[in-house]
Amino acid sequence: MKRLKIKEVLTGGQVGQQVLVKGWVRTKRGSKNVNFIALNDGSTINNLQVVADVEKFGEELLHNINTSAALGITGELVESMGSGQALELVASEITIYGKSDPEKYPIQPKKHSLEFLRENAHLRFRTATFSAVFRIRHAMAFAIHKYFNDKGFYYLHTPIITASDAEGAGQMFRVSTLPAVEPPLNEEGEIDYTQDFFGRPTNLTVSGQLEGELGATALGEVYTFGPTFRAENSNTTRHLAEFWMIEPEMAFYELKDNMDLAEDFLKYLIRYALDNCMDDLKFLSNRLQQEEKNKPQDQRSMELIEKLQFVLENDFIRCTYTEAIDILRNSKPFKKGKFQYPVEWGIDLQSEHERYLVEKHFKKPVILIDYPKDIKAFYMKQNDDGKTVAAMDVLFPQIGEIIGGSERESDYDKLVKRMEEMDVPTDEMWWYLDTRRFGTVPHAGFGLGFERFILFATGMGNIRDVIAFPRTPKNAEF
RNA sequence: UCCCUAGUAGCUCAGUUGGUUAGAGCGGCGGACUGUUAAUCCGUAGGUCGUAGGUUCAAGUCCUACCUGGGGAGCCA
Repeated sequence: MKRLKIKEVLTGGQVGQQVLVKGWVRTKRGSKNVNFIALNDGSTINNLQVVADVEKFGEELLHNINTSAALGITGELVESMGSGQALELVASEITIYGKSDPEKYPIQPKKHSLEFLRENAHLRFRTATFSAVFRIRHAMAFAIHKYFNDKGFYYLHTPIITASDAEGAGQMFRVSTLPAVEPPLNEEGEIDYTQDFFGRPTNLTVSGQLEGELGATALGEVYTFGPTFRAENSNTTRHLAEFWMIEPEMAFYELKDNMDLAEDFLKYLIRYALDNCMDDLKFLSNRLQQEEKNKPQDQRSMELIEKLQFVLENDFIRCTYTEAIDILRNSKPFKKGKFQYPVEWGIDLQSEHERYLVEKHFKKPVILIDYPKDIKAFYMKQNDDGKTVAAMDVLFPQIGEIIGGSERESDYDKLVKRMEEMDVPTDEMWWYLDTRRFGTVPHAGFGLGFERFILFATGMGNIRDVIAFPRTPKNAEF
């Protein structure tokens, strides 16, 4: 008999149908005559209730059916006598693929803290919460490729190992095959990288953007979607040492086109989640509602699905940096001295400022543009005012900066001058500058932190809970 | 990296101004009972109190250092 996924059984199964299902036991409830097994195979958040007659299968077999044991079950679908489900499976044959010792299996049929499950990240997929998160994560990854493919973008694979450290996006992880103890030294007493694998210092990438620009200025519209590495000692709920980033880069796009794309893209993903992941979203939403009950009234946040719909239905606010500074300086917290950090033109906005703008003032996602050039990267297009650059940051409630992007400086002379001002080595970047020497065009792009977006889409609070195997300072288990 | 906070049973926690043999609920195990829904009821096992020092007649409790988790900040996506 062909095995059916539990999702297929629950959505399309007919009473009287003979089926074969395979999966893992979520819970078993025993009694004298009959056992109830909640079986889950990962295809859906919902379990299939299996009814096993004690006399038919015997105590010994049923004794080995514990939480997380792997089973194959053949039987007939019947209308359920219980109230929790419409259909259930009356077992006629049970195969135990793998037992699960209940005294040793760490995940119990009870609520666990996310911290505990993080320490058992190898098994947390077997919980309802994490299976939901990772199904949604998959759906979002798929939707990202679909979105760009449908729009005629090409998926460009930029390198993981790079010799460029010019972007200054953060501390990098060194890639080397030289011995860690007593590496070869040159005449100056420094490590001799000419003897290293690549004959020069190399690192794990912090961004595929610069290479993305090379692709965009020939293929037109490209995007990258790959792992990115930052060796920053960041210990927060929003940072990982290894995370995934989506970086579209488009020729002939100016800042406004870039903003339009970013907003349309985010809304597409949210719509895709609402259309395709509703069971999982409902589960996560209920879970969050339970947690919210323990919080004081004023700290409660909007219900998850409502929040997703809200973002979908409202235009993002577009606001210049200069306007944002005015708003902040006229705000109550500023006048009452509640902000910890100063607010004046030229400073980089702090979390507290961004949160005020997004959560208190506009109460919608905000795209901030035209930042002072001194707080942004060298490659951003310099505006005519001589003070600002065509940068854009998309700010989301709770998460903060979810997208950072800009129109790029396409003028060779302006770019070189800016690089020199900011001590970016122009000689090492000859290949990048060639895009401006040969057929340069206005172009723009942005980077979306995949995990930060998944935080928003799932309502989870810690970035370590939306990536399967989180890499953070002092933690590379599994 | 900085500030705050926590580490006691498999999990979530309680443990008074330092004072006998460190507790509960859940989970596990055994039994009873029942078409059950995180079942219910009865019973039972299970702990070097994060690690290393120190103070004291006496430390889960006080002090110091370190490790790890959580929250916030910085850096950023």
